[in-house]
Amino acid sequence: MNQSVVDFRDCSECPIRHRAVCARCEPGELEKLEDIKYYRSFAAGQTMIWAGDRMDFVASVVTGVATLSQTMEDGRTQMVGLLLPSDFIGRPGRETAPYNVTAVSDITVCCFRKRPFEQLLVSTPHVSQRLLEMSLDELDAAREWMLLLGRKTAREKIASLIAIIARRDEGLKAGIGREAPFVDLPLTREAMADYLGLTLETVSRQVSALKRDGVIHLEGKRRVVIPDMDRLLEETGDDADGGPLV
Amino acid sequence: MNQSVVDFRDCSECPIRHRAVCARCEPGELEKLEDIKYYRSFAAGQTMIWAGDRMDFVASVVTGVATLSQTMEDGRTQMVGLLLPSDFIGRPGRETAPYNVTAVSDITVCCFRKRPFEQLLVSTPHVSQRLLEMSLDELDAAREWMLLLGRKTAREKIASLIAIIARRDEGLKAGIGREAPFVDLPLTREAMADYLGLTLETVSRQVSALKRDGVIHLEGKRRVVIPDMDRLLEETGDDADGGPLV
DNA sequence: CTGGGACATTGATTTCGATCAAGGGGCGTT
DNA sequence: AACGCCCCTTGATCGAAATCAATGTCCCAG
Repeated sequence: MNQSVVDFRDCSECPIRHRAVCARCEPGELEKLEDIKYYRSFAAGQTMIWAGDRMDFVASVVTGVATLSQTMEDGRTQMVGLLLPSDFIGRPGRETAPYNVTAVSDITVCCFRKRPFEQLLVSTPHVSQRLLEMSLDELDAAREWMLLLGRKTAREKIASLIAIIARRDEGLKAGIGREAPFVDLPLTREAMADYLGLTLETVSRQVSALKRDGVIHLEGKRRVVIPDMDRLLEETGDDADGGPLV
Repeated sequence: MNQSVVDFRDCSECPIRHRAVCARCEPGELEKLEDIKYYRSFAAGQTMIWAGDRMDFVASVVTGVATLSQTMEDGRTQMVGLLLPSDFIGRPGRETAPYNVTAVSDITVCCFRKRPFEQLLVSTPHVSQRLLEMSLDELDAAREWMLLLGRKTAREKIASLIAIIARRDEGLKAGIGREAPFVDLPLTREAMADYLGLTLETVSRQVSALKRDGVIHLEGKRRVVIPDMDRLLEETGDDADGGPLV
């Protein structure tokens, strides 16, 4: 269950150095961040933050996957974000967490104490500029998801999810050499359902249907082989060219 | 059709001075903004910006209402944002518009040429800080909408929309004295449907149902009287206390 | 006042996904 | 090996919203 303890005392060694909120920082700025940072790890399945909790830190995902979700009193749940390495958690200027944050895999995050981080936002423009950029990207992603939730069919939703995860993976795997037409879904069927606004049964059925129709192929429950990416993209309902923006 | 021409040469006269992207600016900073701004007006129904268009400006809504929407090839449309006075249009660092922007009422916007505005973002922290804050608010609103689109029933969606518009109006009308338990919907039934991920028939039916059940009362097609706000809020499915975040 | 068009309501029917229900496969623990 | 647990799949049925269709209301132009 435990992953190897990580503690990149030196930010320049950090695997997310060039994508996270610190991406634009110069050495002097990194030093300031190093002063206020600390690492925390959570086991798969653990809830890291409950909606309504007081938040005295913000953080970057270093390794692992987490979800952001909202729940209604009667238990209906909607995931509102998927946090992959380099994604940012928390909001400067807010006291309490608006969403649940749940570790989907074992996860390590790099936390910054909130007050000092807020001061850095004012004093080091490279942090606030990068945070603005990341927030705008997330806003685009959220809006793309609104189209999916509001207007796509169950089949299109599943195809879109696979395509989006494939695209994000591609970014991380870039330059690995091997042509890798597969994705390992980081989510259970239930988590996929919560993300897509479906039930887990419908997710299961539509995954089976895409498999039956040859759009995807399964290796085990979680690995999705994509024999023809263009075919998959057609199934998403998105424009062939533009596609999703993020 | 034409509204009176507005041209607040002096930003300090501007009705959205304290809420827009310029809210935090000091007099010197405002002068810089004044140098690169110009006003444009659009008639109700007009599309201000098409998705894919080259954008050489960003803007603030001064008066009127606009929508942000995405359309799939087959015509399915999802609104992804409702722009009220003081809301920001456009994204620094992006060349082309990702969404359609459509004037719902007659509207006037305060445009800033993009390149100079981007430079201001770097040089005047009060602009970029405010923009970050506004972007994070929009992100919260988008995520709240994801819950609505993914998990709420048609009835809850309608109640939520009315409640949200009521809340926003309240902000603008604050201090008017008269207790005003009504809202004028700025949207047609079809636009409401596009926002809520429903069909216009379902919108119409659910509005009628809420009226039949005494949750709301109609004066004409567009004015909604809210005899009991708590009752309406119950119908939204949201937590009684926390409610929507924005 | 009359006709036309935009917007809205209501009814009948269909359909997609939810719900209810049963069972299968993999895996770690004892 | 056997049990239990979690995750997943598949089937049968139900129901909320979509779709198809007709009608109503308001407002403006002629």
